[in-house]
Amino acid sequence: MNQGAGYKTKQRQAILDYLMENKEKHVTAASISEHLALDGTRVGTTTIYRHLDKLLEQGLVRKYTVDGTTSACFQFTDKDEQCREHFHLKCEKCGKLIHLNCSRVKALCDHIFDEHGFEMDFFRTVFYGVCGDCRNHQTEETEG
Amino acid sequence: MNQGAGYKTKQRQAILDYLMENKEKHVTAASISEHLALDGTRVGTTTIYRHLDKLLEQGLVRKYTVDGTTSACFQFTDKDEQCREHFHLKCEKCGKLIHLNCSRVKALCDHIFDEHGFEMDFFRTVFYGVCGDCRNHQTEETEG
DNA sequence: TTGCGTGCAAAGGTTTTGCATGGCA
DNA sequence: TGCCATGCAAAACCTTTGCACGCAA
Repeated sequence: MNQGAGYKTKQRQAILDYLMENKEKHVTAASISEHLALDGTRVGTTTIYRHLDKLLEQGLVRKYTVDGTTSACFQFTDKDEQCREHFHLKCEKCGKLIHLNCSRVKALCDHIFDEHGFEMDFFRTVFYGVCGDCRNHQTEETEG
Repeated sequence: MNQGAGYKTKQRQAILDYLMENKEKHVTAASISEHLALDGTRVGTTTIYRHLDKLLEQGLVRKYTVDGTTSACFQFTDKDEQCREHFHLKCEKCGKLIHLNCSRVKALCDHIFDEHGFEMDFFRTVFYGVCGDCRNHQTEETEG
């Protein structure tokens, strides 16, 4: 019952492993490639994209674009587990992307849905701002 | 008081006019180029991107990415309206931009600042999702 | 053996950069 | 006149496609 998942190759397994190890955040084709290379499993970009496409069709990963980035983001979706609610904070200074798990966020989503009729896509929504590190550095620079 | 808006050129004006005529929806660099050409004002792609960048910095337009499309979307924002004090919800179905005044959202921002050290940028942050109207239409279509 | 999987090379599309020219103030 | 604006050409990216070879079943 592997529903057209295809052959079992080491490339496919490596990609899948990486996605599953990073369920809590999103990754890009480039970051997959990079990480796999470090692990000693070089996988061509083409292959990565092709597998991501298949996984998309099978509903095993989600694809979305994040504002401020140029490449598409992918994230494994465990069908068994309920989707994790987490937000992304993007620092406008250093570009860092923070994956924020916070129950307050879930509460806000519910509120916006109930009171404003808007169903939020919290996977895609990105909060822009300045992270703590950059605020500190900024202060130092201003003083120096 | 044009705060570094630069020279007044017909290209700049044409781009601005087009953006303002289409406040209620988003446009792409390509659609701007195309439309301006039809209006008899050919503007180079480079120039369009450069102006969009400037307008972004000045906070006169917002930039989005829309899933399923490859190019970035832009939308004019009136500065007169108090867009710095409220949040924006972008419907991924119809493209509608909703201006949301809600104390709960501000409370979340405070929380994120206090607990996570992240200072949010109200103006740039956009919540993606599906608006009530589109959810209703979706239901109708599903039913027949 | 069969046919999918793989990856190089190259194409396609969007956005950015270099540079010489053009035009506003 | 001085400096920014413009736009062509080309580069830089991300993603897809063509094609020959490799490998799982």
